[in-house]
Amino acid sequence: MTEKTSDILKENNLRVTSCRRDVLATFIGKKVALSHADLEEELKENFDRVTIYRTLKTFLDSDLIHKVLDDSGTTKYALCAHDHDEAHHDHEHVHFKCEVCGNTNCIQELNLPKILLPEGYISKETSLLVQGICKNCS
Amino acid sequence: MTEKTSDILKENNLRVTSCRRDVLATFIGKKVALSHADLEEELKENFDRVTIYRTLKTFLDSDLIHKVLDDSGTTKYALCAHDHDEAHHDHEHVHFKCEVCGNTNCIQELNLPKILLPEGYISKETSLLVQGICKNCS
DNA sequence: GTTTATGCAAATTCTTTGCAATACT
DNA sequence: AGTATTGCAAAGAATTTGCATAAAC
Repeated sequence: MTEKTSDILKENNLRVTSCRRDVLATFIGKKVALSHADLEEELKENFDRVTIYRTLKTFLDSDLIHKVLDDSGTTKYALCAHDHDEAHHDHEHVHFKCEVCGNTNCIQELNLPKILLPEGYISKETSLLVQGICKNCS
Repeated sequence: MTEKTSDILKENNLRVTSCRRDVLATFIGKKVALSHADLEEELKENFDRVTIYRTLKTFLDSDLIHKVLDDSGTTKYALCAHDHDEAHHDHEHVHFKCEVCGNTNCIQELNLPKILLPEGYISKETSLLVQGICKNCS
């Protein structure tokens, strides 16, 4: 895992630091979208709150993670699927948020349906969030 | 308008107060999703910041407004479409956020395509957010 | 008259910034 | 060695809570 995270960081021209490796490892380990608070909870023994904020910003800028829409007020993030598969553009995300366990995950099985916008609108990015009850909680 | 907003409040078993009427009128007037900051800007002469927070919470609880997904960090709200039209359930929201003017509006013309979730998932609410450039800004 | 909403102050929580010390390449 | 990252302190936003006063029913 140490190697894997280091490699990912290097590929993205980021310096390899233990905070970045640990944050990345947490995203890989848990397969759900994480908020800053989730990461802080997980890593507070090791790193400062502020460093985690900066790590998230760095990862966002490098397109390593993306924001996941959420109506809870706190921003959540998830790894970008860097499969260079033309089928789903990496900017099209279908997420499912379970109202029982609170977890949000990416549903890879689903492709975003094509949306036909009214005349004059230009679409750059589309996100779909389904809220309900997940497989584990139902 | 005073009558209209009063009626809406009464229908929802809420006391009619001037703050509630003004917040409601603002939502009806501007047709875009509004954040607390937007409302505060509009109404700060008349009402306290805190009262606006509490009004938003009250309206959410009464299902008069709903949260609009947004990746900006601040929560936005919009009126619930209380048309008892079977075509769009009130639990399906399609919003468009313009990255130029920053406005988010509900696109009523669009119906959400049916999403077929994997086995075991139960859907309660679906939100689609398209980001791009709106008719006015393109 | 009773209940609920408001304003103000203050407490919390969330996020960002500055800067010296440290770690990475 | 040179540059970027971290931790700490502190500033700045965003949001919530408590309580006495005022307004709604």
